[in-house]
Amino acid sequence: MLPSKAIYGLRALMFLGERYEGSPVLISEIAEKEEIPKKFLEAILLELKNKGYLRAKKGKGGGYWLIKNPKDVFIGDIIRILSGPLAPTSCSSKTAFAPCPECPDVETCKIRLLMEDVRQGIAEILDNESLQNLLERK
Amino acid sequence: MLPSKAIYGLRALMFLGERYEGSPVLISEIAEKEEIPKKFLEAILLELKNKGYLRAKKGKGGGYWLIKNPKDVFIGDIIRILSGPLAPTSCSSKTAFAPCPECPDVETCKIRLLMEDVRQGIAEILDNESLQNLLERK
DNA sequence: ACTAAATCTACCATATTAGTAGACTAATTA
DNA sequence: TAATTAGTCTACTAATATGGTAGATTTAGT
Repeated sequence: MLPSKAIYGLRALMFLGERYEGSPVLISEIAEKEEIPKKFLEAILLELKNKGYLRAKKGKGGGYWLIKNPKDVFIGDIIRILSGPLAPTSCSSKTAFAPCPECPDVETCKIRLLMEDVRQGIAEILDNESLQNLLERK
Repeated sequence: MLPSKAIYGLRALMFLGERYEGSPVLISEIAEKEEIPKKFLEAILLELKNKGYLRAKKGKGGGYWLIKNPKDVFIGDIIRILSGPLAPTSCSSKTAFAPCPECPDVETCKIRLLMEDVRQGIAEILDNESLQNLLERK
């Protein structure tokens, strides 16, 4: 299951995406409008800033804003940042491969082959969904 | 990430699948050959028995065996039993729908629409993969 | 200097995961 | 019927992840 952190992060990004190229938005405004615990949101936005998606300004008139075009922000990448690899097992991850501790032999593991199919299915959807696509869904 | 429990369970089922229609297999044999903690495996096999996939016999000559044809055992169902719904969020689950606590309004939530696509992608793979298919992979 | 707003450091409670220990029950066989 | 075998049940436990909170600090604008 996707953790709250990722869901909150996506909601916040959507909020900022709708104000793309507008003025800075307060954490507290996003927190209120999206019903996200403010302190938790702080940490999430900071992480997305450190990964290069947002910028922030302190003091009066400050706040957060999106610095990438919503067309160029992919949901798969956001979820990897906020929740880790998309793959269902570490042995089936492309971006963070590691042999699963549960399997005596990674090479011959058939579960891995199946999970690689699943990972590909997930990635195909999430890596092709831009923030813009998401905002335009209905 | 898929919990160890589900991975162990799948490995054990594969082991029993290869001996389909043979004599009962000891928990301790599966535990040794598949390198699964025995006590943990006990609980997993019991669960699969209670769901109708396995039968067990106590005493000498006892053990566990698969009672469904491997063609009729679907990995999606096994994972649902051992690890819960396949969907990435509760709001996108078909088998266990519940509104996510993170979203003010499920109806209009665009994240849900995306996650429903993901859930469908996952389910399409796992619900069409039988234990037999899995055993025949290479 | 004052105030607004992000940032940093350090916690904390709860739930989940991944087990373990040990008594108990049921079936077989000598 | 007694001993043995093997699954079942109840009750813990340790470690980790999740979902936060509190409060001091830094930076920027007026």
